[in-house]
Amino acid sequence: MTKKVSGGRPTDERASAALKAAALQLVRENGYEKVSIAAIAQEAGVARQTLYNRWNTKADLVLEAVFEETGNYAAQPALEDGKSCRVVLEEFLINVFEHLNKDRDTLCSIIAAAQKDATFNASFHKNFVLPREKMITALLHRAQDRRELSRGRNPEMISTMIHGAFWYRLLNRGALDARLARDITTEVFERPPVSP
Amino acid sequence: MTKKVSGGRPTDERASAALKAAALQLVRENGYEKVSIAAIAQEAGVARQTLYNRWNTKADLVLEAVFEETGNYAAQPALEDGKSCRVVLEEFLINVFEHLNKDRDTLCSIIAAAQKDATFNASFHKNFVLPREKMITALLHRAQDRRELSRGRNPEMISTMIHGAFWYRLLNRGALDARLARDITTEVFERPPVSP
DNA sequence: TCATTTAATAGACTAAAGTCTCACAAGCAA
DNA sequence: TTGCTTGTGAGACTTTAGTCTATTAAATGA
Repeated sequence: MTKKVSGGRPTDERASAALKAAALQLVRENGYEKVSIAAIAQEAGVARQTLYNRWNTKADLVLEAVFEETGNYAAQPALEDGKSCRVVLEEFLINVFEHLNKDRDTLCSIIAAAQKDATFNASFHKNFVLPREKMITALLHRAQDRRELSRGRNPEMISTMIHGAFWYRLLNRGALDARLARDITTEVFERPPVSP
Repeated sequence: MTKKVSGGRPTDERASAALKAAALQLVRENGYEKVSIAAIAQEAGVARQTLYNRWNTKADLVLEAVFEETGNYAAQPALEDGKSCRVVLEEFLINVFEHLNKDRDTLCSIIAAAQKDATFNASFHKNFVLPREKMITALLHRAQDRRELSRGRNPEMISTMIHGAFWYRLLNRGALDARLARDITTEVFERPPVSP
């Protein structure tokens, strides 16, 4: 991306790594809100300005640290084995919830930070929110192809409602567990006729 | 609630009103994040401490001001005329979205504030989030009673998914319009058979 | 009237985010 | 080597949230 034009002192990658490690450790120990930027820089043994040289806000730094550490968080659900889309969706949601629960407070704070910073919001949405929304949308389209979901349904809307449901639970301190994964999946796939 | 035991200087209700009015005006003019507590107090012609005597945070004050001004925001949907629950839901959502769009940035900031303050989160959830969730849940139960929605469906889960969908849109800068209201309603009520 | 109680005002104080400056360090090219 | 460029370290500075204190104001009851 940003190509180095000529010389100049190279950025110290160890400083970046130390900052990410310090941020992750302090945030998990004390909670996102309790950790100051100065404390992260001090823990990493680096000047505050060095942190600001790499990230605009604490949120940018912590988001990068969290997602880097958790191996980009949740893999694309596998469609290629014998499982039905319904089962794949439920297992995928269970997997996502496990990761969400690990850094739950941090993720809430990151979503909060995205509300007060349009630049961070855009980058967060582009790099993390949208890709995951697309995973579910793709899975639902696949379900339609396989006749597991009616053609009359709206995969984009369902995807929004699924993600919305767990954002809502996340932000409102509700449970993110296997029960929720099952209830969502049931609501999406199980379609009893109108007259019971 | 808090009963006055005996004497003491009474709280000046005009100060409360002036603070709410100043907060609402400044927040709508400049955006929630740009308005400092000191500026609100100054605009209201009142000492900063007076504000802290009544509200714990800027979020508490602004939330009260916004919801007070908009007449508690969105009325319980009327079930008593000839409309189907489906139509009532769609109209209710359109109405809610209109209100949300008016103070959209402010509401995003309030949700953000709720993530960094457990006390405010609890009060926000109890007084504003849960009552609205219950409105939709009640409407869906009514729809089941009227056989407009299958008994096999899960009204609590659907309500969470509906609210989730527009929280997700709200927080991710998506459109909150009649189209969304229709798509949600369709997804909830229209249940084509599995084989198209 | 006077004591008591609670609110309001003004201002000091701390902690933190964010910006800025300046000296120094570490590369590059002529 | 010398200059150029860019990163780093240290610290000053501003703004704001939030807390605290002392003083004054407005009510009640004896």
